[in-house]
Amino acid sequence: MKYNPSKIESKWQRKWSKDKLYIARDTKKDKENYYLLTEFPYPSGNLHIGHWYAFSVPDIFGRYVRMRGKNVMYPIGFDSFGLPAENAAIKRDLQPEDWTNQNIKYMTGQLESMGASFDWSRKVITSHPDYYKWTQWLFIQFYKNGLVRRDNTLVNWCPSCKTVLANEQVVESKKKEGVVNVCERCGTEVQQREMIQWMLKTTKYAKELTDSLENVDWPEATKLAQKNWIGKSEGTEIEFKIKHASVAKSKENKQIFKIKVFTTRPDTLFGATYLVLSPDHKLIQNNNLEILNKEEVNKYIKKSKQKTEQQIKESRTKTGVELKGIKAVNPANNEEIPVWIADYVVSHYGTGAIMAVPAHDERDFEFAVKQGLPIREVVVPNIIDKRNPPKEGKKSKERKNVHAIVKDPNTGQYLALKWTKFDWITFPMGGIEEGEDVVTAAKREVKEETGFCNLKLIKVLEGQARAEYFAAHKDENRVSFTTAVLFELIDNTQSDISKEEKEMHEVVWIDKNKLNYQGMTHAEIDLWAQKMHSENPAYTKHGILINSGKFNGMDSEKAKWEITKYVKGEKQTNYKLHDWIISRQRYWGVPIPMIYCPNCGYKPVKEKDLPLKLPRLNDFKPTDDGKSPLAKVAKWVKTTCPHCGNEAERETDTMDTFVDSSWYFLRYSDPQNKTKPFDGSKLKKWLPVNMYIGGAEHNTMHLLYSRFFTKAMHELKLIDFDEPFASRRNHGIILGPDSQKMSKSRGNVIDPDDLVKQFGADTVRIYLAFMGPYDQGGPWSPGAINGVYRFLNRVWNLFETKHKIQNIKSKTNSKTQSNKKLEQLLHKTIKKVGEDIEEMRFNTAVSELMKLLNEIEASENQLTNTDYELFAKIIAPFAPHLADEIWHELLGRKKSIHLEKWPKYNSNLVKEHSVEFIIQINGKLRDTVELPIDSPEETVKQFALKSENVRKHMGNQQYKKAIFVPNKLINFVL
RNA sequence: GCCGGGAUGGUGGAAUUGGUAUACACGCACGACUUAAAAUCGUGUGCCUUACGGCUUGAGGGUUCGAGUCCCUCUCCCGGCACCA
Repeated sequence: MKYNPSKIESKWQRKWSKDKLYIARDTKKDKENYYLLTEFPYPSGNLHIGHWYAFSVPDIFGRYVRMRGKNVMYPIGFDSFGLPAENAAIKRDLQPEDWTNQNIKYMTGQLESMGASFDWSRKVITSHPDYYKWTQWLFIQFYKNGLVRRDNTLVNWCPSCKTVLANEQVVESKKKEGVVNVCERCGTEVQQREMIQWMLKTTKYAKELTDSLENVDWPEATKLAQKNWIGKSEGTEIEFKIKHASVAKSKENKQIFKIKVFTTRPDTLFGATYLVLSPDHKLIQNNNLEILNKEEVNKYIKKSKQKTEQQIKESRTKTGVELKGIKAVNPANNEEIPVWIADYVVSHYGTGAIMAVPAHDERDFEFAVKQGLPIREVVVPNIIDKRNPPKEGKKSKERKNVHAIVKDPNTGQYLALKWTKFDWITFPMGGIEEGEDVVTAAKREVKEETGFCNLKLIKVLEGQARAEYFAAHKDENRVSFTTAVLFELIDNTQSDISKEEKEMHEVVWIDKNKLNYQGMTHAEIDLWAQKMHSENPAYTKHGILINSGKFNGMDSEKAKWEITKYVKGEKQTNYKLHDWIISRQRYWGVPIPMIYCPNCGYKPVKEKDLPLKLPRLNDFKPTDDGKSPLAKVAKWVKTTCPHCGNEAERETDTMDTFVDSSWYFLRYSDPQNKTKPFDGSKLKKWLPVNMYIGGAEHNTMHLLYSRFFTKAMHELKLIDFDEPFASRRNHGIILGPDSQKMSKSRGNVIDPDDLVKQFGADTVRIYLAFMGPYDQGGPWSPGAINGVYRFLNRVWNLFETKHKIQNIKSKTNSKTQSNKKLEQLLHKTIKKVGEDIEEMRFNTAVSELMKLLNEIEASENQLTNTDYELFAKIIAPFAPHLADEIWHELLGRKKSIHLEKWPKYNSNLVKEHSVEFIIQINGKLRDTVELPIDSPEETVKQFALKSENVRKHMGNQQYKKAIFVPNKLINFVL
């Protein structure tokens, strides 16, 4: 009999379903519950290969966990509200609801053909009223507890889709006019509109959302993405006094103004050379402030307000206007500095005002250069010279140094000195003498050390480097402050070099990429290399303070707090996170359950009236006026106020679909509950989710919103945990064979149904598991699936042959002798495959199974019956249909293999008794030798030196030393 | 621009803490079976070299007895963010 996947797969799928094999009961005797979750699909019409990747590979994991004795729940549902349904329905002249339900029906059949261990009894569909009733209920709970607000905001409006777009639905596109923001879906340029929108107060939990990331087992990259999105930044608020320039003349009646700025770098306060206010800073509107160029200022404010409409075209060139007639006083040194307004400072973050430190902030630097404002360096990188580290207890002397970087424009090479006594290559350098400026000093050093004297100054590199080292010839520690000067060689004219200089070093030219030559102070060279090529040399890292009064020499990290204290600043934490705008002016979503009463304002729909059903509409097309299609249905809009009973109107916006998916995983615990979103005791049995597997594209939005819902519900005492997903793993994306994203228009879509027909579901899922690291995804290679199909055929043939022989042999009553080596390999494989699955390394797990099969086939001997069963069991999570067929038909077992326990490996068999030692000479492999495990160095050395190849390579030489790594290698250094 | 992730044979990829680079699979070549093809099975397969041997993990440099793995610079690709001080 041949392996016939289509026959056995449908057979087993029916059987499993009939036996309710994967229905998760809330409790199972002696079994711990395990909640495995994958992101539920959008019912787009049909399953694509990406769905298979997202569901069938985690199913391997789920089946493994089940075999490890856990009571696994692996639920599935549909995230079925959303824009595509409307568009498709318009195109086909259907109702979004009907289109969606059709798709759900069709896709359910496809999902079943996967043979995954889904618990279909817990299915959740977000567009069904018995689900969205509770979405509305939760919204009302949030509203009653002050977590909902309604406010005017600037939103992205797509004139073609006629709705508000979330920021992530806006993408950049290169057009003739330059880079513009367009709608992700239709490519139309988005507009900025001011609209009143419903919002959830995500910002309330900014701190908790950041802090409790420490307690979850998530990929570091995902945690980081969450952190960046929330954007916590710790800094200081510092107050600057504002003085009128005219204050000296009339001391009377002049109010003292103050501006608070927020900064994360209070250590750079001495370098603040101006202040910048955002154009809508309230101080500017204060009439008591005498701004001399008020007209110019107002003009700028007006212009920058228009700019929001077309801010993209303006790109990021920094503009601004000085507020004439006033000055700010730097509290650190009482210096009077100018005050500017500029729209590179935004009003909704921090205090809407900043202190500008151009030497240490790239934006401030750019602005200062453009406006001709002073730049003062106050932090320098500190380098400890590793070749000559400063000695403890010696006093140190300060020196001012210069590095001359001379480029030959013809060759692109740089002038350097190769030192005779040391293994160094350096730039020409030296101390700056009394009364000399850096350029003169640099030129002098080049001339003295190399003779070249015709140099063109390119630029003095912004910023210095501080270095600490020990100067042996003077027996003192030195602290040098070095500036680098960049020159180009005009011609090769060279004057004579003194004898002493010639003895010390040789003049060489080196390539740009050889700048890191051994012996140079790497950190300094790196710094210069960076500055040479950077348009913006602001030094934004930490270092040692200079030009900062009594704080000179202090580490900048320490100085942050010291300077804050000194100017009586206050520690302050800010977040970038905004409140979540959930209003959508579209039809196919959850109606927001709010009623507007002219007397009482907005009131929530009474809970007993839920669900507030979405009516079926003949015309659900969006309109230009920014109103939801529901607004056109007078009958639906008209209602009575739940508070006073007078005539009132319903809210007509619907909710963002991310709201639906922010709590679906809770509903799975009790999906049919008619009186509550879920029963607390049932919820407790399953949540938080043990393992959540999904796409990296949800690193920020979906995961953050779900976490927000969890935090909020926790605070409202609806649930007793505050993080929804204990573990999270990401899967990659399957691309088309052309390495492009799969899409119908590109014609590179892989249809899983075809593959299943041709190879069977088991082959498809194993191939997906095998093709690469699960979190990486990658392009679909059309041919390679054959290999997996062959593998499963060979597995089938192996068991079938065995079955036949067994039948013959049982008559002759002979016993099969097991092969020790094979048995060892089997147990090693059991161990490795288990470990690999636990760490989602499905690709290597599959390759281990293949290796084992290769060995079994190559061996003369047979495995015992028990060993055959073990092999079948470890294949079961990967090829569930095939394994059950083998178990049942060829091994003669009655119950499903999926009720079996994952085998325990025999640790004696897994243990190694001998090791192949690597023999190296100068780090190169010359031979290997097999010796008992834990052989001592002497033994290994003895055997190694006997090797012919080793003797050949060693010749007559004696080795200088031997490096021995236990159970690994021996390396002879000649 | 900033923040992540990545680059290993013709292809997908493997390689505990730095310790035999290229496991496993695809493809290809040759052979067996066949009238023939497919399927299947067997053998070979990083590059250079007749060989001895040498070279090789995007490029260059460094640390080390030893680097795909650690450090620095650069290039390219993918994802995220967008003036958040």
